Amino acid sequence: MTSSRKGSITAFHAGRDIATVAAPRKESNGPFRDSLTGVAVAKAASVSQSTVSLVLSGKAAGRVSAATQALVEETARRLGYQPNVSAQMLRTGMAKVLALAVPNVKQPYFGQIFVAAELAAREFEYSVILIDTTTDPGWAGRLVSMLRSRLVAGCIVYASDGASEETLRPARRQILFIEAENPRTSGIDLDLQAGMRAVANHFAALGHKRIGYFAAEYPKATFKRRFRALLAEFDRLGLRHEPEWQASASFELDPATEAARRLLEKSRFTALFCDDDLLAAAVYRAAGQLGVAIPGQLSVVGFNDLELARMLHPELTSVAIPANAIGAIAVDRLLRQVQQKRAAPPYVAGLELRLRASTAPPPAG
Amino acid sequence: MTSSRKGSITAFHAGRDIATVAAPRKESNGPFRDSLTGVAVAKAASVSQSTVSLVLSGKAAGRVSAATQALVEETARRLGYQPNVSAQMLRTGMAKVLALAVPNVKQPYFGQIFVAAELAAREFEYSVILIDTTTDPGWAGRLVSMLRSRLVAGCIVYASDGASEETLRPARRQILFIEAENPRTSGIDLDLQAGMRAVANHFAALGHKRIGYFAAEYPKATFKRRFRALLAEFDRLGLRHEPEWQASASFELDPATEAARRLLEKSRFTALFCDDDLLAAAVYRAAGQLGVAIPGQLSVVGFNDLELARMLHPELTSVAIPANAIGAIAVDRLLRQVQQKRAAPPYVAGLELRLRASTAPPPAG
DNA sequence: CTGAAAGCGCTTACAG
DNA sequence: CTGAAAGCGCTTACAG
Repeated sequence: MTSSRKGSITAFHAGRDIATVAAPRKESNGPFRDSLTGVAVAKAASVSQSTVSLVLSGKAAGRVSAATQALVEETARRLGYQPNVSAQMLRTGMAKVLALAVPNVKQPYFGQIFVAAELAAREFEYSVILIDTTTDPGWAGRLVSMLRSRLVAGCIVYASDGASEETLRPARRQILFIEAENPRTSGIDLDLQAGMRAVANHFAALGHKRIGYFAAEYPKATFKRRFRALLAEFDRLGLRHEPEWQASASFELDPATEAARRLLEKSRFTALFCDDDLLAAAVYRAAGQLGVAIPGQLSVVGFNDLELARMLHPELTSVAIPANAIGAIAVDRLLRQVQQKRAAPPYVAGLELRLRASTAPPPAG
Repeated sequence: MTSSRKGSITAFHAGRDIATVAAPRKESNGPFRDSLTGVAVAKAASVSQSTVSLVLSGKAAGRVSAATQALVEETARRLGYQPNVSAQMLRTGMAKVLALAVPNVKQPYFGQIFVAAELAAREFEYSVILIDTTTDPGWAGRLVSMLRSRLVAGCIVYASDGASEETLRPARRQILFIEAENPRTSGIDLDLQAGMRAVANHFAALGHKRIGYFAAEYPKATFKRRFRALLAEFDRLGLRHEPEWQASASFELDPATEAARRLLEKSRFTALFCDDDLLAAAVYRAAGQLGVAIPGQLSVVGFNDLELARMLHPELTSVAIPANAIGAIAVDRLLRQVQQKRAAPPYVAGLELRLRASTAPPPAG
């Protein structure tokens, strides 16, 4: 029975193991057993609890005299009073907490998104919790629970797949999607077309005619779209593209290097686009193993413009995503959406191709 | 007045801007205005609210008949009931949320720590929020507020400095420190001595006599200790060390590269230890600019063993930290500490020197 | 085995 | 301008 509950009830449900130990005894209610309540402050200041609440929540203007306000504030400060957030939440029905669900917290790109979101959220006195969708298979269900149980007011979901979008449907009003599987679901998307146009134009301008594609092996729509967008640009430029110039790999370095090596061994292309800078790093390793010179024999372009791009040698030309703007805009839109109960029109983030030393004209001949 | 409050009251306090919009009107209490309560389930199942609570919190054994339990569970599932966490928290006095405060969420190492902690916390049905101590100057005060206001049951603080340790003192029972400024404060520490011994022995075995030190320019005790530990090992081995073989830099790539370049230009050493792999990456860049061959003319060792270490060319020899174990142990100890109100003896994590291609014997002559 | 009732600490009409 | 009171949705003795 316990196990059957684990699926249906949120992860925050009480009553197991350690939770039992933590359960309050009559005389205590947690580590701060002598924790201050609003009544205590009221008593100390000789006012009512209502007055304390009004003053400390900033709703006292024109309702409480300046003298009383000062007294209450001073008393609260002196005693070190902090309102109990659970009680506030219970009363107001809303936690000031947002969630951010990303495919992989370890990837620096998502770290950037998180920091930007957290910064924006803090302005509204919200905080942000992180969900790693890779390490947590039941994340979508848990997220719906958290939303339902009011633990979290809303969530930003980065790069969802079709299945989780389905699970998340009942809570979609509290969710802002970025680069969703279904483009109409996305509240924020990347201007992949423009980004890929810049890539294709850059390759073409250098004189490349045969351009390979090293794809990410993840079931995320964004990668499929990148591929289609680049192919469309090739068509536009009259460049042909062969399936054998393609390979795919996960972001794990060794398998990715192996895949890159196989691709380079049969390579008849002079330039290679990679779905992610991490894949480009694998290409560098493979090229090193095979003695293929970058950019002399092979031009490489990455995606994301991680700091890594400039740590590689030669420094990597890459498509930059405005992570800071995306994080901030996401929070802004999510908050509006949760409160006004209607979504704003989707936002399309521009991409910028940052030219560095990994691209050059194709080898002569 | 509002601004004075911002300092003293937690970031989760209600009553500003958007919060006002979000405040409940009489007939609604949040986005799920028709959200289910325990009474609704009780009514639907024709039992009392007590019974519902008992069953769904897994405390029904021997108190509620199997039939009633089944009925309640079925009804709750059918209705999609999720207990309101705020009410649970208010009642039990404890949120099942932990915080993890790290210097920089963007650094992959801290991403690893986070994922490990989140995984361990989930086993106890806790969740983890992240605090970036770099982007949030008032983090220590805010953390104390969060602890005080019961939003968070406990916190793991990675690499605190002296000032914040002071601010955090009142809440120290709910905090587990990793690599703290004050070593007696640390619940988890690294075995820097053994790690540095391995580094020194490795250099010495290769025949290096002049070994430089590229230090992190952060006010964290861990870096000072790394330095002292390595110097002690040099002494033990009878190797001398000159101040001019030292430099320091932040983790920002361009300034770090610049600092590395200046160090290499006046270099009279044949090997270089770096406080972090990110600094080693900067050394690689500088070496590339100056035409210094690694490892032919200069051996390099990093610290952390990020995935980056294997993306650099040649692959970087680095001191690995057991991030997964540290994250998991930290959660375990924190939970014990919060509940049993006494700390376990400190845990010392072992380090492992991973040998790769960036170290070799010094150049002849 | 089950239910009625108290109470966690707040916020907010409402009455003065 | 201030206070008494209701109630948010739970959990948990306590009484049957």
